[in-house]
Amino acid sequence: MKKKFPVQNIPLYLKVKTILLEAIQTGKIGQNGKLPPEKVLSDQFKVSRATIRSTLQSLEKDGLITRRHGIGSFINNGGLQVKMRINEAKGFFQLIRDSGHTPSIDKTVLKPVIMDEKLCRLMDMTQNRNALLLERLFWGDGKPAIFVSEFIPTANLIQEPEPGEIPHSIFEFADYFLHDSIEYSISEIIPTRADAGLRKKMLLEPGETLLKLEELHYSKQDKPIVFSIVYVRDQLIRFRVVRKRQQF
Amino acid sequence: MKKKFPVQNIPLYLKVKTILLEAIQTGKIGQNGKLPPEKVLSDQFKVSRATIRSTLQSLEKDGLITRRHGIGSFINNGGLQVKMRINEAKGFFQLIRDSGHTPSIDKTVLKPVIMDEKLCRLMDMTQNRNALLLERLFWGDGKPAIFVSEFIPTANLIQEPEPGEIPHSIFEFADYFLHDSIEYSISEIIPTRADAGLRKKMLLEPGETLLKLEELHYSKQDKPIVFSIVYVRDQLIRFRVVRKRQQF
DNA sequence: AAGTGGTCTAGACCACGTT
DNA sequence: ACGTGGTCTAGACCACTTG
Repeated sequence: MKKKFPVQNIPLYLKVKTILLEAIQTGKIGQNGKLPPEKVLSDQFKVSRATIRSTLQSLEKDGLITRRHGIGSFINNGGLQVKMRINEAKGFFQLIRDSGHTPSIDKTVLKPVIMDEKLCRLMDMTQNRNALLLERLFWGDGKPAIFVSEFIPTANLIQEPEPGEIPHSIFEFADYFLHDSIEYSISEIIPTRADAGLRKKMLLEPGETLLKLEELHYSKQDKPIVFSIVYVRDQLIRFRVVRKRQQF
Repeated sequence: MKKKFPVQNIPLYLKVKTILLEAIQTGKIGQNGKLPPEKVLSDQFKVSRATIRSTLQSLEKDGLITRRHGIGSFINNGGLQVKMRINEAKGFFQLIRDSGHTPSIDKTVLKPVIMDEKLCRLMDMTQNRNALLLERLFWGDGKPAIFVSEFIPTANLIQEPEPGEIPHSIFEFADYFLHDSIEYSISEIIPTRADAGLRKKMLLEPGETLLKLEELHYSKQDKPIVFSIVYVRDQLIRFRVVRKRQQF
């Protein structure tokens, strides 16, 4: 029999995470900046140590705590929180918000184009060279921050979007308007200077340098489905990367 | 007496990761883009399912595979082709080799300096402002590729290195000459143009853009121990990053 | 030596997507 | 109904740091 009111099934380690986080924030646990040992926590929450470790792992991934072998788990009270992890694929709207600015979008252009040969090879689209070009300027606190050109082969479209209904992020765009959603992206990181056209669009000083990202977005079926060229003003949006030493 | 170079004890799930990755890359496993079920893999490698799951989790974090509940684990071919992953902390010598060039080092300068106030705050070194400055130019195939300045507080040194015995990578340098080794680094990624001095050192064209990395290297004790400023010619060394979509 | 987090196992059951 | 990955347990032992 089908349940009439399906309950949302949240894993135990995430329930524990919510409660533990609440306890940390209200100072009920770890006032001294140190969390109790895993064994104590697992007893308190009446879960196995493996489960509490999943919880702590999740908190660590969020940058909220740091665990140290042989010492303990520690709360990261703000401090050096790296918010702009470059390996997390977020929409630019969210990116600007995370970097402490108020985002808005301007100068949206949506028009059909023919992909050039290089782009066709890159996207494995030798038959049909038609594409939509979506250009947008993202602002942060009234300053131009990011200019994006997205090339979307028309063969991948379910339907043509109306200019008024374009989502802020290309990931949501793919969810709504493409046959497949975006699973992962590969970005090349290139330092560059703006040409005259871009300088005018982004109101740049002459000689100002920009970060250029050339991004290829892949579907779940591992096919390239969207190509983006992104210009980022690093004065507003500063990318950081946490690099872990390779083990071998 | 404390061992400076204890034997590396690599966890089982990472050993399995290395073997599995090799098998994927040579096409011995998952030619159709799909990996065998976890149960099959755990039998093949003679490890528990929990261990093979740790392996797969690690591969997924690297953007090399995608796992889907109820369906299976899939290979990200795009991610496999990325050799210059910016989130892996490698020495520059290896970096140049990985990008297909033959590395060499030139113009090594090693001299004592006084850290300025900003750098002292960054490195938590208010008492002793003495440091070593290590400057080096890395070449790729006879072309200047990377120019690095490393600031090493003398308080962190076990002994002064001789100019002839400086390792290629700052990570090895820390292993040999510092009290603590480097555990992870945080890099800011900045597009820039060379000033006159740098242009001369790296034989740059006027107006050429560079990628500048400002890197703070942390010890296992989570203390900043080395600061680096790195200029990369992106014509020779192109960084790429695999970005996985955030779940929410 | 004691305390802490890291790894590993064997087994059980659940949730998701396909057939 | 079946096969897949996701969660959870209980217990064991190992590795790292500090007294």
